[in-house]
Amino acid sequence: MIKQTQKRSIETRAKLIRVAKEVISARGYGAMRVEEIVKTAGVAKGTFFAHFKDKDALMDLIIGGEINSLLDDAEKLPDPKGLDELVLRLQPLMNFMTSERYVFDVIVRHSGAAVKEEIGPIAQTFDRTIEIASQWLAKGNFRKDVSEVLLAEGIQAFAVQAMALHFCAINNKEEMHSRFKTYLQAWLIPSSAN
Amino acid sequence: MIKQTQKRSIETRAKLIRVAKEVISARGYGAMRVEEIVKTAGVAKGTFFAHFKDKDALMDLIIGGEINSLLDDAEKLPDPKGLDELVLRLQPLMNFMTSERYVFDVIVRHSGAAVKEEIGPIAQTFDRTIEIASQWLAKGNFRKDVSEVLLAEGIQAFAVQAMALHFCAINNKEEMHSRFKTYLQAWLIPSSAN
DNA sequence: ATCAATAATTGACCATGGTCATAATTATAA
DNA sequence: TTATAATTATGACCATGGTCAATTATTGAT
Repeated sequence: MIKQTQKRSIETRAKLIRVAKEVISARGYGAMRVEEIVKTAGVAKGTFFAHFKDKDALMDLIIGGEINSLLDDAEKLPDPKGLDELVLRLQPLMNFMTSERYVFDVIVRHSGAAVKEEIGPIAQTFDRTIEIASQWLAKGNFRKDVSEVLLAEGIQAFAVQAMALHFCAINNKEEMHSRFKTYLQAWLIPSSAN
Repeated sequence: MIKQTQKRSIETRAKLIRVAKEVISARGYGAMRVEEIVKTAGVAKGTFFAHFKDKDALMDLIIGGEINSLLDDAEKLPDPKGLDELVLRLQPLMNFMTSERYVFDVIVRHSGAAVKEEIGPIAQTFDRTIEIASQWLAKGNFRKDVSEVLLAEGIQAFAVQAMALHFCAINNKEEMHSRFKTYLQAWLIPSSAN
């Protein structure tokens, strides 16, 4: 019987991820270069691709981890009562996702998994967000004529829309969040603007 | 006085676009290579980048043109009366946008312009879609508690969501359109599922 | 301890988009 | 027509992600 993955391999993989995180926190996601990672980690280029399908796969992992950590934070806070609190809960998430154009692009690219079997970290966080949001919706004062899951999917769609528009022209974060709130008001409390 | 752009330049540009369209219709968008374009067109590589900022810029142009042509078709048809017709009008558009994963990625990347002054072809078609859709909405039996433009923006958000999910797992076009309709039902006729 | 099988690593090499100093062409003025 | 300035085109070169046959390390069995 042979151990499937050796300790050496696990260490190498961990080192690559650690170095990548260091480089990213120093210079940002968009500036991450595979060459730099392998050079700093002291391994050959091919080793990188033996551990990750491509550069995007590592990004998926690291960005997915960051999103999960932000979702943890959001879950620790009390459930949002109304619209304002709901928007507030999602604010750190959206700020991170729009911290760099490159980050947003990676997220959008991975928001839908290629195939069900290999659903990636970012795609999983999208599922998790739906779950969390639908539980919030069930407890708050929001429309009840459609399922919470459908509403949560809408929240996601509007969040993506607001974030995409954020990269236009001279929009600032403030504008992004207020636009998002406008969308959600019409989506979650349809009679409120009657 | 000196003419700003010479005839030669216009011809070269036109040739590059024509060749690119030929290559695309033969092998698809994702298979387009700059090398092949310049070789077939009989110009140097540098010439390509003298005419287009990068490969994406040419894609923006060609895909934007295609979308515009599909919007022309949609406008020729009678205004949609209800939800089903609305979904039907947008169907060719969404089919094209999801014809290739690469096409969808390019579209999403360009759906928001980098800066207002240099709003690209695809971003323009997004504006145009909002205009067309909001006019449809004004004439049809849809909710009137929020502005047509806001509703149209929502349609776009849900379309993107439905298209993104289309690339997951084994979803087919049929599923994408029915999911889109479900979203729009809740968005445009909020009381209908009461 | 040695061997065979499997896992992990290596680095030369490739694919492809993009740059830029230089050369060639074109248009205007004298 | 010739000189000059502006525009356009060139292709060697670079940056960077990704591949793969060959090499090295690890493991279980004897």
